[in-house]
Amino acid sequence: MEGMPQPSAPRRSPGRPPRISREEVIGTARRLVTEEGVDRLTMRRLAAEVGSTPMALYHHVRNKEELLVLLLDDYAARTLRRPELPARPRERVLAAAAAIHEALAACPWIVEVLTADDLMSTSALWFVEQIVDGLVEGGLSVEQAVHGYRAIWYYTVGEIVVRATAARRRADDARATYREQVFGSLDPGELPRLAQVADRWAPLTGEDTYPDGLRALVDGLLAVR
Amino acid sequence: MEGMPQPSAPRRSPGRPPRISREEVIGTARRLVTEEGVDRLTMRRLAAEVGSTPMALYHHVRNKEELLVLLLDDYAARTLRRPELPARPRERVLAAAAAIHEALAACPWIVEVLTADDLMSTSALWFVEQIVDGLVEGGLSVEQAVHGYRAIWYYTVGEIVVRATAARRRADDARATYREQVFGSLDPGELPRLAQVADRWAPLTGEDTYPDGLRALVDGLLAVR
DNA sequence: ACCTGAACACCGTTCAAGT
DNA sequence: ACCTGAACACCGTTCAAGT
Repeated sequence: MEGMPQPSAPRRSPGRPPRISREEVIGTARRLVTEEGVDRLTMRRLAAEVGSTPMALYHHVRNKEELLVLLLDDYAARTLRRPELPARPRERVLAAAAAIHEALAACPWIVEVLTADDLMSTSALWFVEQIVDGLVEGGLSVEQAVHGYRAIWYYTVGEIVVRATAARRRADDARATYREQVFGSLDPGELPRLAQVADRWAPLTGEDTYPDGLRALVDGLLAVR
Repeated sequence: MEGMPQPSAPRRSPGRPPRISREEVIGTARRLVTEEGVDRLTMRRLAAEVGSTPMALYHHVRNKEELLVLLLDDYAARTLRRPELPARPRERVLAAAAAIHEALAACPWIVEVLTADDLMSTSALWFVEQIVDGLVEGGLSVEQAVHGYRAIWYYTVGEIVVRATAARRRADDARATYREQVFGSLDPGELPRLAQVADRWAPLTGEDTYPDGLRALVDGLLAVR
């Protein structure tokens, strides 16, 4: 919420007094999304929930996309607490990235919005600062550090997106059996490694390996070439 | 297409002869998506384009989601050519990942489907094999290699997703000016690094740094701890 | 077996009018 | 300034019937 410009300046009241507020709209949207999932959040449903009409909402948010971004901002402001970070640059970068990842992983509806922006929200900028600064202290130039942060961001977004989709698919077993079928009939002559791990593929890719990959990435970034 | 089970077995013809085929449906969907974008691909529009009714399509694909996955499979089978890869493991992994990334980056509509599955399609498995094998030859265990491949996959998906969204946003300048506003009013006392790069943030994050991040990640993965 | 027509249960958003 | 009602231009999918 903070940092996001109001669509209409809150000038003193010539005209009709507001029945609903932007805060109420966002608060209700948050409840709807956490209780019923992001695809149940429609402008019509939200209007009903807030006791108003669909078009009243458009007086408080520009459109549905802005509503979703506001929701992410609200979530970040509400849950991101600044932790005590390690002093050593490598560990600081790892901890800051892990904190962002943890916050994102905790709310699965975020994926739809996640792809919406690169800086998440003003509340997340402090973590970005820690990562960029840690990389600079680790020996990178500022430019390299920004690029390094981006690489970490790509990796983090990708993990969240793939994980969220996998969770969605888990209900639908048609894909799972298709995967089994493909992996069960691999030609060990052509694809020996995949054939070798075929029956362990599901559990292996199901493990949470975000920290491992992150460590590898950060170590690779800090190994100045 | 290949590898995907037909919903109805092609038994010999008791009944009405088919007017449209699954291939025709997918081919028309491919044209629609490349000519007008993925959000113009609707079952109704596709039916009209194919000269039939919406419900006729459901006789050839299970639903819209299956259609999209079939489309990705079709694209992969049609564009992924197996290149001559370097012999050295590190370079082989880099080249195989870059080839996948290049194919994905070339078709922006892929993002919606990308999140749908982890193995892309049978045509992509050869590239996965090269990556896993390269990592094993580089000194990892098979399990570590699969996890390493996943890290590369996360990084690649993330880059594509973020890039695609940035491109979509570029038209809408409201977000851009919001970003400028946030970065223009950074407190150098609190966020010194970000304040330092504030005016270079857009060009810096606009650069294509996929290969750099990939190199860092792969080097980190191969530096056995 | 394959296709059609009509219907169900929805969407986001614009426009014109009301208070 | 804020809200309402009606309408526009769509969706994906189910169901019952036709050939």
